Amino acid sequence: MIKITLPDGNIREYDAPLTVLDVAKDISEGLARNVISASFDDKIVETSTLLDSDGFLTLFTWNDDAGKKAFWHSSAHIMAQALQELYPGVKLTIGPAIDNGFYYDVDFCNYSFSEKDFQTVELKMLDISRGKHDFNLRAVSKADALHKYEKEDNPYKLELISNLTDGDITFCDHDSFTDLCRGGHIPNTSIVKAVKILSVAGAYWRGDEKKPQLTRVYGISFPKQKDLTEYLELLEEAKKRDHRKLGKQLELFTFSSKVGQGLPLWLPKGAALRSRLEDFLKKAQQKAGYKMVVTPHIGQKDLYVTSGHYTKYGEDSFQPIKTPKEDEEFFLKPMNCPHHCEIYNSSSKSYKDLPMRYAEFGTVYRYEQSGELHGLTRVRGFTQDDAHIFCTDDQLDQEFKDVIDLVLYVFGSLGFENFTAQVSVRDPETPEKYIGKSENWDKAENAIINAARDKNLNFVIEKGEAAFYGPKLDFMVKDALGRQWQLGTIQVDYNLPERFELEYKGSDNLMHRPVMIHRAPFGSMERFIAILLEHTGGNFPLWLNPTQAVVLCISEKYEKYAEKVSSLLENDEIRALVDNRNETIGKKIREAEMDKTPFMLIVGEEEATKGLITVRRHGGEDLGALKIEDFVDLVKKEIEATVKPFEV
RNA sequence: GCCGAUAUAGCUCAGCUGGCUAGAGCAGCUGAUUUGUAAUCAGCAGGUCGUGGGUUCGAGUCCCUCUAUCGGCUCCA
Repeated sequence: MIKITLPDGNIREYDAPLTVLDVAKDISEGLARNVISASFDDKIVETSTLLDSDGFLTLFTWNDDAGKKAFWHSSAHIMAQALQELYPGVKLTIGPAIDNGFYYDVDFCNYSFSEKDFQTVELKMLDISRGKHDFNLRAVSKADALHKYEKEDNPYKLELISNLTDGDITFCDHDSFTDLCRGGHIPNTSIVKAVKILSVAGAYWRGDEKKPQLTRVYGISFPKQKDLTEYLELLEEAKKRDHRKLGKQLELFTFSSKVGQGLPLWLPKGAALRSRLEDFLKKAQQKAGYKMVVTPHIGQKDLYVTSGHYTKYGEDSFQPIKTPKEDEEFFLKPMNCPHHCEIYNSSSKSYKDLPMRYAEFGTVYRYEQSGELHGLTRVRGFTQDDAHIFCTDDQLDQEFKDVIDLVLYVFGSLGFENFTAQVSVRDPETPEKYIGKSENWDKAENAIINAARDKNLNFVIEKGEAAFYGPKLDFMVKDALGRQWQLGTIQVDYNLPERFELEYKGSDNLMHRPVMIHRAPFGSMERFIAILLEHTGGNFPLWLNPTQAVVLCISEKYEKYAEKVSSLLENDEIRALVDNRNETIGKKIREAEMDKTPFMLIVGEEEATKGLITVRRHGGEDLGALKIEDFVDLVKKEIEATVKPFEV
């Protein structure tokens, strides 16, 4: 007797061992048709797996993430077969499913695989799919597994197998193709009805820069052609929200190859947006007890030798600035912390002075590798909304939590609801990457985890993602294409206070070392605005929009009235422009719509005589003819609803 | 930095396998029009085809260098 427990708690009993698919059939024919993967006691199994013991069974269809994983992983097998048949001699390595599709890393030897090959591969894959070949997982001995890949002269698979234990090794067969695989497949190839090869890229074997570079082929597949079409349309839509495109279109920022790559130039509208964001944060920080400081853009080499940054980054960073005087070297500042440490050191501190919170919109320069640059999200010159909090050990917890509140306030005011909190800790395997005492690291890591817990953050812990001087709590947000970016960050640091010999006199009349918190709610102005652009598609929250309204004259005759309207709005701190060009109202509306101006205020004869404005909202909603004060009221209410003052 | 791709007017793009003075729309300028909810009409002007070199009778088109950009990898203080 075998007892199979289903997710709803239902228990089914069977006399003899049976396959996953048999259980599905027993539940319903419809389910059996749709089930493509399953887990048994939380381990992914095949639908053909024979269940011969009691356990907990979950069935997955295309609608489950696990179902999609199995579907895409199986598609990777099909692609591998296609590649092997089309390009004999290619060496396969690994081919997992990812969030959106799958990839396979292959060594094409001397062949240069590129976009021109995509269609051939797609057609071949569909050809294989139509063959309705079953996926069969079978156990192989380590010796047999090694033998297969020795014959194929595939060093990658040999390396993988050599790290596996004999008895745990399985191969997956379908059609004439066999691959080393631990399982998790759909029943057969025919379920894959639509495939698209999306891109090709270089990827290092095992993610190691020093190892050979393979070709990574990205693809996606679906059970219906319609799903693929929809997915491709989604991608097209996402491209329209690309901050690089919107930044150009809305005249926020630009780049110049003469100025240099990765060095953004902020145009007037972008600069206005930026300073508005800065003012917003400054206000909140003032309430939270921060003091603004200003520091220079360069610092002596010795500053960074003291901080430890020089040994860590000196070589691959911007080179020192030479001065007429010998032996004098300056660096463009890549971070603000050492400067702030010296501000702390400028006077003696008592425990009564702490916490000290120094804030600065500090522009820093980092020599990022050219291939890493990406619009405004990864640049070589950027401004951090930086602050450093110096506090006692006892104050650390509370200070850390207060910073979390500030970050959440910033995110909330700008409509970022879907973020991931990530606690970045050391990688215990590579202690040489970090400086400082292990006990201090333990203290810092615990402080972060406790604070994150107390604040009910939904967080993940990532090993090896810490900064070299301390662990971090990062707030990650996705861009239009689903790529994760770190925005807000809070870091606990016991190291710099030690290196800069920071001290305060305690109530016991002895000298003590403060703890330091690095924090930046936006992260950087550049990256934050980039992600904000992608999230809003350029339709910024009203309070932030550079232009909140545009007054559109029906004809040049009403220019005077339009100017009057705009100056009345200005009195109430509403940012409005006047469009008095000799153009039709239709054209002016079209352009205001394309500029994503929130409100269009139309003035003609009727409005001018009655002292009204006809209000059209971005997107087309007609709010009718309003009194100016009523419009002011409407705008104020809308702003108050999105951005509330920061409460300490 | 590495792999692959791309670069034509301010913007978006056309220019087939190398062959007359490189085209279009939008934006700009000039003129007409004085307009009621997503493009009024006409005219003008605007590019040494990213850079430097090469192949060729002839290069926007083929090859190489460099620069920048895009998709990844690596990196991200």
